[in-house]
Amino acid sequence: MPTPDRTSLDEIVRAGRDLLESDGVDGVTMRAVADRVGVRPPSLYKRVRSRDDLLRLLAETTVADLAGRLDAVAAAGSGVDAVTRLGDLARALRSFAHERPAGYGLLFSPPSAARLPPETLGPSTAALFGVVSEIAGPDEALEAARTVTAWVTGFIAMELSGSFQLGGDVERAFDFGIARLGAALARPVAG
Amino acid sequence: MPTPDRTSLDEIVRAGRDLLESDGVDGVTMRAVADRVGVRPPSLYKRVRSRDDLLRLLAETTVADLAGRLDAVAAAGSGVDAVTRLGDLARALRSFAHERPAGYGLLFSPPSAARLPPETLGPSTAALFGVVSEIAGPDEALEAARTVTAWVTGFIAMELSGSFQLGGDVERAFDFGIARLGAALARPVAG
DNA sequence: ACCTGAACACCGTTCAAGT
DNA sequence: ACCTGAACACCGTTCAAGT
Repeated sequence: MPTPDRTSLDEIVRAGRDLLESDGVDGVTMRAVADRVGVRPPSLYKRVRSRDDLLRLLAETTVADLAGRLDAVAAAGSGVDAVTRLGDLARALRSFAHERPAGYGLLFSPPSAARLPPETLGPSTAALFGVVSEIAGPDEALEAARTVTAWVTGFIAMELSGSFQLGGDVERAFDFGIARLGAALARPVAG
Repeated sequence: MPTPDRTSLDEIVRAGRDLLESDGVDGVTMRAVADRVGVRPPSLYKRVRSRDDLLRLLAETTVADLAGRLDAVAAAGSGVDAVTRLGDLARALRSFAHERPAGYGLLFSPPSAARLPPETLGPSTAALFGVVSEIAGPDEALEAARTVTAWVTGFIAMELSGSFQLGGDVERAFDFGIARLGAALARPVAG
């Protein structure tokens, strides 16, 4: 005799997402998720292969949210110059990290097991890559994009982990970095 | 009646360090460490307050190793120009990360619980800070150091997590980043 | 067909009892 | 004074038994 469904994958993912931000990755236990959706832990395995699988699902929904945000920023900025758009994108990424630090951490410093296949991150950084290509020119687009991505993710990681302990103005350091990188990556003007 | 000591803090830390690099942070369990030093898990608590405490000890010895390495590079480079020395330091940090990725990860993307007080990382980056000050000048030393540190740690994090999936030459991207950053941070030559 | 309790193999940690 | 077995409270996960 079939039993009516008492939960759904969507509900499980939503519960996981909430726990992720409120209690960190370690707080996303099968027990805690099961409690939230009103079911016993073993039942979760009907919709999810394992805890790692659930974390991967959380990473996927997070990357989709992030890509949407960055694409919107990129679209809004058509017309303004590329270095300004680069700054807008970097700031949008940083805002996202501030709003959802645990979700951001799942994408950019994942606890090894739940790591997404690296290409999954592609969409979220496509906009960034486009602007950087425009600034640096096609020959050095890849190197320039890697430089910017390394800088912005490194900056955010330091910020989130509290590594900026020498005082000073973190906003100013961010603006400084964007300005200098923008200038440094610009392709030499063709004579 | 006293029992002769069957292990020591040193031996425990050494076992922890070995497990860290062979099995990752998650492999550093109290059981695994106890097995290695030939003792039962509860005995470890005579020398170590908790697993987190042990991880902190591992982070401390790692940061000391790293600081020694960077200081040596800085000392060896006296005389050569600052941008070259900056490259040498960045490459030394990167080599260290390649040799001991798990130890490096413990310092620069720690599993929250074992995080060192941020200022503990100071010594290891003092050399870097010095060279950057020389390049950027005192007024922007802090912002410039943050830019370089963010870039190099971000680059290494991406590399270690396999995020460079678009092909291309990672070495070239690293050299590109160093060269452009070095140029971008240089203080305008006083007229 | 989904849900559950019971069970298993792991954790970190505490503590009374041994020497 | 150090070491140990037993125990506790947690994990993730499996599975036979319920409806």
